[in-house]
Amino acid sequence: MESEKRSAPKELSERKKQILKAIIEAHIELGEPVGSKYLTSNKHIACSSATIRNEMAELESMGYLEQPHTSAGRVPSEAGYRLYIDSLIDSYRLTEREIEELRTNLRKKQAELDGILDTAIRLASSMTDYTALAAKPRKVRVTVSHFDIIRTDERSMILVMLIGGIVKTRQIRSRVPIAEEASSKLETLLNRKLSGLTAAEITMPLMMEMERDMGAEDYLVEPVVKGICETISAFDGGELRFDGIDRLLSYPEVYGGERLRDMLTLFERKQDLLDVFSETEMQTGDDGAVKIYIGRENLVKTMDNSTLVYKPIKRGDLLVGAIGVIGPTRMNYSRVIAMIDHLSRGVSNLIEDGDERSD
Amino acid sequence: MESEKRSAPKELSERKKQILKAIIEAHIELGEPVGSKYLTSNKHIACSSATIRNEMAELESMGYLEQPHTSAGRVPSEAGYRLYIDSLIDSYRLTEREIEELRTNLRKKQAELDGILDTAIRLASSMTDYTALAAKPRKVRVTVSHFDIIRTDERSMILVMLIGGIVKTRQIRSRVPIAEEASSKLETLLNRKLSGLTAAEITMPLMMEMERDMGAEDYLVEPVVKGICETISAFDGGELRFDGIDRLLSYPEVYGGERLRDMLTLFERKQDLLDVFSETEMQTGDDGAVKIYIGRENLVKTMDNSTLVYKPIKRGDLLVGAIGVIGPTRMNYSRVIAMIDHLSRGVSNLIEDGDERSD
DNA sequence: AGTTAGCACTCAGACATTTCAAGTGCTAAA
DNA sequence: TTTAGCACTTGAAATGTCTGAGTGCTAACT
Repeated sequence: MESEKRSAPKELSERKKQILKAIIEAHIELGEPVGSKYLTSNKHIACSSATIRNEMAELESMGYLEQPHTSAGRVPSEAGYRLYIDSLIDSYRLTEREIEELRTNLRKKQAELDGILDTAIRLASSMTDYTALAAKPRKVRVTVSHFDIIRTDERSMILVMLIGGIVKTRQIRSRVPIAEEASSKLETLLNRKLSGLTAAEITMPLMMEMERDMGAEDYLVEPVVKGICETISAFDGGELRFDGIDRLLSYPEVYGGERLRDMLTLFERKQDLLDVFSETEMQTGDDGAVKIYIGRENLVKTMDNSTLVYKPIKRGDLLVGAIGVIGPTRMNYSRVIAMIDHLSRGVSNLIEDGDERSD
Repeated sequence: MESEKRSAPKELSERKKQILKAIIEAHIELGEPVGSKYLTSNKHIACSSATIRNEMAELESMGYLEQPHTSAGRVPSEAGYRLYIDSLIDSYRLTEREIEELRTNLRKKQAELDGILDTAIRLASSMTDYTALAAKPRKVRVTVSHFDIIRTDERSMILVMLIGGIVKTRQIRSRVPIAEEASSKLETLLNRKLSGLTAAEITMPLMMEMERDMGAEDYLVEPVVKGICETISAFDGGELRFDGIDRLLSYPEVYGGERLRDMLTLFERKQDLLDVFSETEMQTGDDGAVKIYIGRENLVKTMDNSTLVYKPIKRGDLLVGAIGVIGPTRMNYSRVIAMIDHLSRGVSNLIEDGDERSD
């Protein structure tokens, strides 16, 4: 009997590894528990079903396999998947076609970060067949580094703000005409007084001071500064986009009934998922590798039977977001990993240098 | 027998109307077919269940009611709902609380149109308990009305474009430093040559002409113009946002199993829904009333058993989008209509005058 | 020792059958 | 014209049966 004896990964014989790998890959392919007989006939393993049964029993007691019920085949456990990903998996080479498809599509709508991310998740979802998601992390200290004012006509102007490399704009209208000089005066004033300040650091005395400086056009200050504060506050960054939610339905064994509901709610609430991205990644100055969270490893209980594969997106050394894929634990890991890796890299390059560049 | 005798709405007796109304409201409330007995005991109708049965049989032959199967209660048909909405419904007064909640929440994140729409759908969804959606219509002729260039540092600038009242920006980097004069020269050149042109109207000869005009810095022209074209093309407008997809699951009778899949696919594909918004509304210079599409009335077959309630959003006379709610045909119409009406109005006001204003 | 063949056992899922309750249509009485 | 009563219909739920896939174990085999 021996009861349970976990955490002895070194002692896996070569044949056990081979069997485990075969089981996992068969299960990823079929989505059903896989039995000993299937293995002998479809995967080339040089022993009989009985032997495999023995090995499977051992693998189960080691915690790498599970049995849904007594007379069913085996299913990989989370530990099994983890082992598989860490040491058994064959790395997937994207084909020329795939790379080309990624590249051309990614270029299509590269106007702004949002646009890029949107196309990226669309791509990720359509090419992996899982639900894709992208996050912009919550920023710690949000400040405007540069202000600019554009007069569009007599009584309206556009305030352009550069926040951490992202451009935000805001319309300003006035009931009375605004003089050319007034707007440029306001612009320099904003740059001098407000650049580098967080919303919390913009105080009433500061605003009153600015009103004094503006002289005749002091009435402009209040609405503009208010607007700036709002924009800064609104720019918490924390945003999450999805594509291909309907693909969850391709895996009814996992996302049938209640589960689906949980998942949709998770997507809608966004907060939990944002936390995963933010807490795990953004703070630790980790290297930018592809991260994989399997089932319980996720902090969010809803994702017990799901896997999250994602990779951060950087602009220089700055972390601006992350892109990934979420799906059932039985996921085509090698392909997804390669895909996300490539995509994230592509997006990073795109925002790195806005102008043309080939790879 | 008399067989079927439709389209005789005038001949509805007062009692029939009362019964139909009661049935519809009961069905909206309970979600199940409603029987004669239920009506006599729970709604105050001054006759017995047998009488009601007779009336129901007639209403059914007129096409206002349907019977899922022989021994079930009655369910309103689409024609029934239509009649109800057009002439039977009591209009819903939003409570002070509700109005206040809408107002304060709507103000929160009003930095840009996108932001406003996002909060608006979030609000719509949470306050109606249905899935909310907002669309930005496909623009017919997309042109840039004003260009502006901001130098952020020596070798990078931001190109600001005003497209139909919406601001779009784009980063431009250069490997060699750009002189102050060069950027302002480029700016005036862009405004003179490209404002008012669609992407298709920007031709090669035109670009070459601009390169001549730019003189020494002609290398800037190509990437910038290319970027402008991309931005214009990308700005087809057509965009669709959702909130509260998970609320579909509150109506499992309608969105159970296959149906849910269809619905999610519909949401993901976006195109069909965008068409509904665009074709129906954007072209006909219709008045800005709340529109209601019930079941088959929708062009999209997936929405057979759903209702779409929406209202356009205007900026002045310009149509900039629409906001609405989608849900099961058995929807709390009066409340939803009032809500969407108010919300759309609120959003319109917000973008009308960017600065402060109370209602 | 490790491997294989054979056999009894288990159990979820599919299918058939029964039961139940809700709601109707119709008829006859008020 | 309305109402009470009753026979009838029918989907949904409950129950029972059957089957096949897959296991664990034992005994023979290399």
